[in-house]
Amino acid sequence: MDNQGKQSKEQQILAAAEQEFLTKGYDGARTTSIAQAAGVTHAMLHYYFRTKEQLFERIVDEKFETISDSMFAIMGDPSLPIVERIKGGISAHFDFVAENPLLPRFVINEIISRPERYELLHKRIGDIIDNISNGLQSEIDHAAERGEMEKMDVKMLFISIMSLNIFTFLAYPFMKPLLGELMADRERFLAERKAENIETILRRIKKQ
Amino acid sequence: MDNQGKQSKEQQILAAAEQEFLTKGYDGARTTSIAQAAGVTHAMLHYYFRTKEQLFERIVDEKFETISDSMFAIMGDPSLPIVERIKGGISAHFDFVAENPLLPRFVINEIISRPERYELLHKRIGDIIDNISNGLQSEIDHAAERGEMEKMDVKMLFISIMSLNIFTFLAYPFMKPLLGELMADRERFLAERKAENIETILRRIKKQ
DNA sequence: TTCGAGTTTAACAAATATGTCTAACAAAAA
DNA sequence: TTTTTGTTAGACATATTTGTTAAACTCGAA
Repeated sequence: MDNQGKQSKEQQILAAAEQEFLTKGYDGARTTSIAQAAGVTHAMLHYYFRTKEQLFERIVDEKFETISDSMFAIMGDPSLPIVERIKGGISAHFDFVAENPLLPRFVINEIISRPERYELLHKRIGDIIDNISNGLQSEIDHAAERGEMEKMDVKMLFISIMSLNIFTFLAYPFMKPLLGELMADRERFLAERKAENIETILRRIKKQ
Repeated sequence: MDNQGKQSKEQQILAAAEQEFLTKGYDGARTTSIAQAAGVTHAMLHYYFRTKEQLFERIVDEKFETISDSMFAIMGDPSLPIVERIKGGISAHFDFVAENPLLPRFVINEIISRPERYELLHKRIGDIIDNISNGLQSEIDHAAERGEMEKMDVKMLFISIMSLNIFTFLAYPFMKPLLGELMADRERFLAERKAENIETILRRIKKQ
């Protein structure tokens, strides 16, 4: 109970901090507000994490890990035929973003406002991109030679997939009141968007 | 010189405020920093705009006007055949966002963090969407009946266009170091993205 | 039981940000 | 010239926010 309670306090602060930073950003977040949401005095927050900055770093590290995973999801299952593989990759990535709808905005904001911090992230993401560029690109090239799909730059393909999947969640609060009765239900709208994104990309890579 | 100088001070503050708010957001912006960038004392900022909030409102109003214009641009030239019209709409919208690359992030952030303020915007954008849904949708339906293009929900089409065009600029700081030598030149990358987005949407609406 | 490490609280300190006030100043009107 | 209106700078006030400190408490181990 004590050790679990100790872990728990720290975890409570982390959970409250995650929520606050993801919704309000670094500048909008308040350490007192985080402490209050976590049910501890604000001195406790400083006791465990020293400064707001260090607490933020903890959240950032955790979230960048998640981002790496999401990019990996786009790669799809290498044992499937290429078109099925891409289809599965889009679907998995869409689901990933649906599970973490606040994440893209957070990452975009933090990278734009503090570009200097992220050499590490760039290195890690860069490795993933290189994997993709090497492995998947040659597979696409071979499939294209066999006439199974259109020849295509894999980086461009990935940007398009991320655009379609991520923007849906970035702009959802903006679009929601404009969609009309048909789309008022979030689940239904997301299902239709997912299908639409898959359709759009599959047509893009279809040999014609 | 005097009257023009007076106008100029207010304009200087507005220009500095626009830059500060667009890059740092409301919470990150500092009135003293805005005043300094404008070359005036911070008392002047309060003299002209009373509060940070009111100064911010001025910028928001102006930027929402721009957003409305950008959505209108997607509609394209009604005198063109439908496929050409859509192609032109994508291109015009892409150029619009390229001219205002910081705007999407600003709007998304403000809407997420202060949803209550934007009934007015929603009404205005809602009218634009209705125009589109009525006018363009029926034109698309007719073209589809004539076999000129695929039958398609115009709202879904617009979301896809906005996704592809806007995300490019939202994520550019993130992607830039990952693109490799080929894309290192911003102008070249944007030209290729624009062509790719047009190709993607045209294939989506092409009758097959 | 007493010792001590780790935990917790409340009070305090310092910095920063927004906003106000007064007095000086400039330019145009009376 | 005097008055009036609007502009500007500097000092001041207030509130908020982050961060510190010292003392008290908890609980297991010696």
